[in-house]
Formats: sequence, C-alpha cells, structure tokens
Amino acid sequence: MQERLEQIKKQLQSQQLKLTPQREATLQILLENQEKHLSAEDIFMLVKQRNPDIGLATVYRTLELLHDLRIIEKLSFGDGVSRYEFRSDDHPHHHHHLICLKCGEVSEIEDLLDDLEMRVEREHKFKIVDHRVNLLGYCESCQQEMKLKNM
Amino acid sequence: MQERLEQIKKQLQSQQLKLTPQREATLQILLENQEKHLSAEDIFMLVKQRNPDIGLATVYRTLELLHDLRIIEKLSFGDGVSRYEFRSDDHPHHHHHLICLKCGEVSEIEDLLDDLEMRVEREHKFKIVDHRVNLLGYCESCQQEMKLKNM
DNA sequence: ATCTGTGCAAAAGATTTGCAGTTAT
DNA sequence: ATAACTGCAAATCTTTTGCACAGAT
Repeated sequence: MQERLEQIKKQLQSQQLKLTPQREATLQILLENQEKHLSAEDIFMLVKQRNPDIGLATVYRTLELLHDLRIIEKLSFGDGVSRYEFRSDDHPHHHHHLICLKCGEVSEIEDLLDDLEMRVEREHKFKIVDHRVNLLGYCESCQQEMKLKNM
Repeated sequence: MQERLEQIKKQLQSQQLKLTPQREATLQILLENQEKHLSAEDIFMLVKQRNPDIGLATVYRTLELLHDLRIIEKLSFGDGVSRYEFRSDDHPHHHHHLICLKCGEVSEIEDLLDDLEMRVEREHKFKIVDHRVNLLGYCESCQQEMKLKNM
C-alpha cells in the first residue's frame, strides 16, 4: 500500500509534479476504497474529514491529473456522475460490472470478453484497446425480496 | 414508419396521454435517425428546424416520457451527455457499440453476449435484464491514418 | 524568479422544475 | 371543469476555470 504511494510519488516527480498533502490524502482514500466506485463528491467528503481545508476543485484537479497519468480510471455508469477507481496493472482492461436495478449495488466480475474481442477485431477491423461492460439486473438478495413480496 | 407512429399514439392514448405536435416532431426525428445516437440538444436543434416554437424543456420531458414508456433507450457513453435512440423489439437487449477513440464515431454490432450472460447468471446468481457493452478502440480508417503518420 | 499547486468564487454545460397560460377532452 | 401539456425562466447539479496567493526549487 505505502509502496504504491512511493511509486506514484516518483512517477509524479519524474515530471516535475509534486505529491502534495492534498494529493496524498486523495490517493490514500482511493487506495483504501479500491473495490468501491467513488464519485468526486464522495472522495471530496472523505478527504475533507481528514483534511478539512481542501477544496472540491482541488479534488477534481487531482483526479484529472491521476487520470491523465493513467493511475486511476474514470468510469461512467450513466447516473450523471463520474466515478473513479485505482487502475490495476493486472487488468489492463476494465473488469465488468453487475449493476442491480433495485438496490443500486455495483459489483465486479472477472473479464470474460477476450475470445469475443478477438472475433470482433477480426470481423469489424476494429482495434480494441478497452471495454466497458455493464450488466443490468437484480442481485441475489433483491431477487429474494421481490419473490417474497410477489413483485 | 408511419404505422409505428400510429402504434405509439395508441399507446399514449391508452394512458390518457396525447401525441402533441411537439411529441410527434420529436418522434419523427428519432424515427429518421434510428441508427444515430442523438443527444437531447441534437434532437432539439433538429426539431426546432421544423417547429421553431418548441422549447428545450419540452424535448427533455418528451424524451423522459418516451423512456418511461420504454419506447426509446437512454444511453450514456461517458461524455457528459445522454443519448437517445429508438428501442426496437428485435433486440430486447442493447446492441453493442464500437467507439473510436480518435474520430469519436460510434457504430453498432450485433449482440454477442448470450452465452456469457447465462454463465454469469449461474455463477453469480444475478438476474440479467439488460446490458451495456462499449468497446473502445480505433476504427479502420483511423488505424490507417495513424499508420501513415507513424503515430 | 519561476513554476507548480491551492482555495475560493464564478462560470459553464446538461438537465430539471415552478409556474402561469394553453389546449384537448 | 378537468387534466394534460407547453414555453419560459429560474434553479439545480456536476464539473471546469480564472485569479490572486502560497510553497517549493
């Protein structure tokens, strides 16, 4: 965890950029919530708890910077806000998301598309570099709840 | 084409809703641009050419209504605007989108996920009702252009 | 000195809402 | 009469930008 921070610090310094307290706090929140998909506002509120003097614009600028450096991903689930998460080199591609239409929970599943992508690249002559796959439906607990209530 | 309009008119009337000139004009634009993915602003400008007195809010309200009635789909490609398109009963699920990162063109390909979805439903006990699949990369002509310019 | 980074307030862009007036039933 | 519908302007929400100041090199 901390070694990841050190690594990022070096990446920043190699381009005359600084790992300021605000940026470090933002990264810390992102590191502690790797499995979540936080919005800029979420991140802002969490960072503010530890560093009350930070401004929302700074969070946005930090997220933009980290995105440009390919350190984080910027996701859109179509609900009007962008969400951010750490980019792990294990998955050069996005994992897929299961989005529950009832409770709104977003969970991740493994990448299933490799075979299909090869087929698409061949058949459509389209060079794929990334994908966004969101499956919409009902999670297990909401399915049970709906069954009980006869919905 | 016109029979689709009649059909929608009946669907509206069955719920005491009206097919007003504004709604008809909006539907007409949507019908004429089935393969495109128009934003609300795009639709507004196209409708305004024929019906200059329409307001943007009316277009938004019409699109929301048509979406609630499942007549159109609301799509998000993560660029900050919602896009709308006719919902065809042939594809209860969305088709997939190929999004070119260079020229921005969005094209559609057939649905490839049926087998995978069955697997996901089984392994994750998640009932899938829809999906959004966007493949990001480079279209054929941008690939060629990049090859020429050695990018 | 210069460049990077910051907070704040204002601006921007997309979408929604309140409201008073209009239209269809 | 009643309920649906409209345009307009104002409000809202997320994100970006301008600017004057602060900190590091």
